[in-house]
Amino acid sequence: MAAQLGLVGHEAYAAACSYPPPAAASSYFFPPELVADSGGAGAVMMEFPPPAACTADYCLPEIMGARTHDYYCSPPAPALAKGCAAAAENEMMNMSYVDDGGRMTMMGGSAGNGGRQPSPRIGFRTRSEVDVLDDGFKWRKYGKKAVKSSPNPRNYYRCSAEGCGVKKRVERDRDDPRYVVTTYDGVHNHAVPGRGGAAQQPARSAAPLVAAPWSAPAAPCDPWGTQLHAAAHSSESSY
DNA sequence: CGATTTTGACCCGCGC
DNA sequence: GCGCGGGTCAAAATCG
Repeated sequence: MAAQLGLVGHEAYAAACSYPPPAAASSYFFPPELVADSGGAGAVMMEFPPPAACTADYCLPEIMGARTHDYYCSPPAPALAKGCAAAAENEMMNMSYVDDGGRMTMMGGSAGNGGRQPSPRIGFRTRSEVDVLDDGFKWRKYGKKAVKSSPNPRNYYRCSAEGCGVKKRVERDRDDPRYVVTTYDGVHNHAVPGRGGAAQQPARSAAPLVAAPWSAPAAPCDPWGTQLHAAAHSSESSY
């Protein structure tokens, strides 16, 4: 899907916005309980360095407030066709942190994880024309299901990395099909694919900075830098 | 040829 | 206990 999509996610974000490789300024902050597998509903905060060429409206890095639910931020990893013009279409992303109960924008979760291991969930509601928001990781689709709660089918993806059980669900917003609801379920236990060997560190170092919930503790201080490299190989063909 | 997507079937939890 | 709904599996098809 999204076959014709050239660049998506971080990659596109970078390409479209002349986004400089994130330096020390870029970082994600997540509470240990969220990064680890405890699934606690803690504060979520992210920081993004201001992209060079985009309008403040769109690319201005928002720091998500630490509210219980219903976070808001500018799109950290929007699915873009290409260019800032396209980016503008994704001008807004609502990010909702889903506590382990699984409620938020998606209402499924009856089976899902409900009752199994408590894995962190993060949900995004993103205005986008493409369904899959690339986050730098390689996802493999393993299912598609029409759900009652929505006229739009829900797609199920699993991280391609061996041993990584992170999943994500993608579906169009039932109320407004222009929005894509993406739910990440779990935490990656590996670095963003694409970087051969050297950069691979034991995923869970004591690094204070970790990647976003949809990425993971893998690339502590330079999540995007890693992803940008990775995206150059993986995203385009994948989505 | 390998990786990924598609799609129907199956499984499981939950509510009635 | 049964039916429903959601999530996952797995074989076949497709694509690069």
